[in-house]
Amino acid sequence: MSVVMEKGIKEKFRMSGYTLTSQRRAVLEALKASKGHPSAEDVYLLVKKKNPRVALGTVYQALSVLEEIGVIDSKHWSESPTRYDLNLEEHLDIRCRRCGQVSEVPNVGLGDLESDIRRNTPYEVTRTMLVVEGVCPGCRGKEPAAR
Amino acid sequence: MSVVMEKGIKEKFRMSGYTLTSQRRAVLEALKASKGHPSAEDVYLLVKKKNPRVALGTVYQALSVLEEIGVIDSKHWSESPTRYDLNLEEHLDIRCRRCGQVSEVPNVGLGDLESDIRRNTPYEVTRTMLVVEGVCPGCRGKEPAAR
DNA sequence: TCGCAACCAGGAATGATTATTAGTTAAATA
DNA sequence: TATTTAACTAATAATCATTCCTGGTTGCGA
Ligand SMILES: [Mn+2]
Ligand SMILES: [Mn+2]
Ligand SMILES: [Zn+2]
Ligand SMILES: [Zn+2]
Repeated sequence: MSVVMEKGIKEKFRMSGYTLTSQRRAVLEALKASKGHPSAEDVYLLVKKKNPRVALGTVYQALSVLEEIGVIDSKHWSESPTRYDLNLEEHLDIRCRRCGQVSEVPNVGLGDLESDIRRNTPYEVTRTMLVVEGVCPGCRGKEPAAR
Repeated sequence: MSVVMEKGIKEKFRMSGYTLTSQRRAVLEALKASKGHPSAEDVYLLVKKKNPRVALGTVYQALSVLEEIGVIDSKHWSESPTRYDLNLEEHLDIRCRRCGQVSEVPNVGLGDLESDIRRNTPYEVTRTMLVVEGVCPGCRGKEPAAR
């Protein structure tokens, strides 16, 4: 299975002091395999296929370590569990309110927004993110359903 | 107590078919009294002062009716309960990651972002919102704490 | 090989929110 | 006005995502 783990990832583990355990590796593999924006539950289901003994809590813990050391990112829409992403580039993701699928929206940037904000609030701004929802082509016309 | 309820609000209730009950009125008053961006729990606490018999579930239900008929708005940040707002204008709110306080940021608009997004995704876009976090002036320098 | 610290499985706990249910009010009808 | 009917609400249980806790395991350096 498991393709060689990229150098950068090993490096990030080394720098952080965390160890690259088999569970953490499995979570990363699952993330790759899913080729999308899976939830912790999705990852858990995938990981369990290879190793039925992993616990959901372990997956959460692994995801949080991976995010902490900068190997993955997470995004959150209300009314949906947090989604995880291997794509570390700053980019926009849109979530289908019917089926929950998350897809990337290319060529959209925040432009001057960040600086506009900083100029208009006494807060020290630490995070600015665009949350976008819609209906995916596959769900158009269909009944409102789950997720 | 209770100042005369604005005409527009009564009208929205009339149009919707919902009745303006004392509980719903109390929730609205609490929202006014709080002069901020309270959570359902905050509203509940305020409402209970005047009428200790209201249930938290009733507050949630009242808030959802009020939002449905367009009398209030709600916004959501991850790691925090939903906040409610009497300000129906499109505007930006920033939340302090230390104390949870939410304040408005004037003079910031999405500009061409919406159309940029529509042009770059096959999804039918239904909602675009900016979620901004920071540290408020009061919390600057202090220890990271709660909420 | 021993000892320690990091890890992890399993399960309990938490926090926000929604669902259910049976009783209460209020409007509508006769 | 008495009766019917629908809307509303308190209390409480249930749900969902996520975190916390605990005792057992593992890897590794001394
Ligand atoms: Mn993405
Ligand atoms: Mn506001
Ligand atoms: Zn869809
Ligand atoms: Zn603050």
